[in-house]
Amino acid sequence: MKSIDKHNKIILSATKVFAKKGFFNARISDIAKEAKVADGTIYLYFNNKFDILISVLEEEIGKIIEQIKRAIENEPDAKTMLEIFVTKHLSAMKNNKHLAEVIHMELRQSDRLVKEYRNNTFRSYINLISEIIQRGQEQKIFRQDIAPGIAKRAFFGALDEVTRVWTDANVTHYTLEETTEQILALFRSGLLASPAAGKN
Amino acid sequence: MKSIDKHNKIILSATKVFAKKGFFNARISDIAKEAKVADGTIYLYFNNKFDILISVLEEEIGKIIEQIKRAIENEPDAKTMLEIFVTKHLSAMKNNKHLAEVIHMELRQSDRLVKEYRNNTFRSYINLISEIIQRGQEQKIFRQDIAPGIAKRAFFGALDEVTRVWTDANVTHYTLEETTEQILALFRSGLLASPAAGKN
DNA sequence: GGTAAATGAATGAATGTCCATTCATTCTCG
DNA sequence: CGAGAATGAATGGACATTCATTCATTTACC
Repeated sequence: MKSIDKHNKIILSATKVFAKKGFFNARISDIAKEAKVADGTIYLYFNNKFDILISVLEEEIGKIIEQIKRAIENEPDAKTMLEIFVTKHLSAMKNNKHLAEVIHMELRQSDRLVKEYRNNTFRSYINLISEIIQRGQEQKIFRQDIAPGIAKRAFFGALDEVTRVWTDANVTHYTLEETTEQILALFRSGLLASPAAGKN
Repeated sequence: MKSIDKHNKIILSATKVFAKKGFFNARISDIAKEAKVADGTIYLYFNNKFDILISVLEEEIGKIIEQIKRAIENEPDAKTMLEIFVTKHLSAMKNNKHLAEVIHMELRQSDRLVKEYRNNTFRSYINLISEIIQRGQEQKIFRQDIAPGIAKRAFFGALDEVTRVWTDANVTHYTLEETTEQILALFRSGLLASPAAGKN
């Protein structure tokens, strides 16, 4: 029987290989070797190479998105929601560096199919951020003059780029906790020293 | 004589084709056709396909980096420096969408040669941001508890992601001015409404 | 000035390689 | 034993790169 195990093994191997070489430089035979199956076996589980990439994105990112959504949806306070979002996002990426790298690379493809993917599953993820911001504005704890539609991108972009260094081999200069703290500090209160107001 | 004109024409055509199809899907014949030269002519000006990509990155991004560096270096006030940086970066990307798209895609490649490029020219660009932040901290106008090494990435990531929508075909929801304002507002003072302090 | 030789930029068809995908065959296990 | 799973060698198409040839322009010489 075609096992779900083998399906997952191929997904994981593909994630690893895509992360290392990028989609176009990854050979099916690389993925097959990594998963310890024959080249042809791949095609018993996936239609083609591109289908593997989309499956990686859908299944692996999908899990993370669902997890964060659930953690957030019952939280009343927008400030806490934001904190949960940052914490979960950063730790998910830290715990799955191969996936993080695939996201960095492949989500920026100009390929039509990838763009379509981005317009669905992924869009709803980023929109989580603007929903949180709007909530905070309704609760009067976030500034009214910030446009959630711009801020959501700035926020996601910041998280994503901060994460990118973690995949850059070498040293990790900052810990997960430190990074989380810093991002939150920055987006809560900004860079300016405020002589009048107390600290956050 | 091999003309510098033709070199530039190929660079511009390649930028356009890379932006549309991505490096790996772009064919040399596409670039040649766009530049209205024969396939073989490309090889009189560049060593190989990859060399074209690196030249695009070096020459085109290089210009922008130099321009911003010069605009900033004689400015005494860190807050103004940051403003100049955002303004110049965003307008440069807005004015050269093909290039912006190539940056988004290709700078995230895992290819060794691209990484090497990123580690030189590009690194110094991002470090401009942390230098500005440090300056601001010395001048006591930026908070001391922000780590410039993290903030620089958050900042660049935000700018980069905000820019990405501009290349996503369709509608541009926000103007250049509006986006610039919002990013500055966000990074200066953050999301939190401050009951105590006056507005920025 | 005018003719002939030399130059080298430009061309694009031909080549060779690479690799996704297929499929005839073998294996596995109920 | 048989059906489905797995294999991996073979196929075919795509495309980067090469290179023999063309031809416009420049140089050399009378």
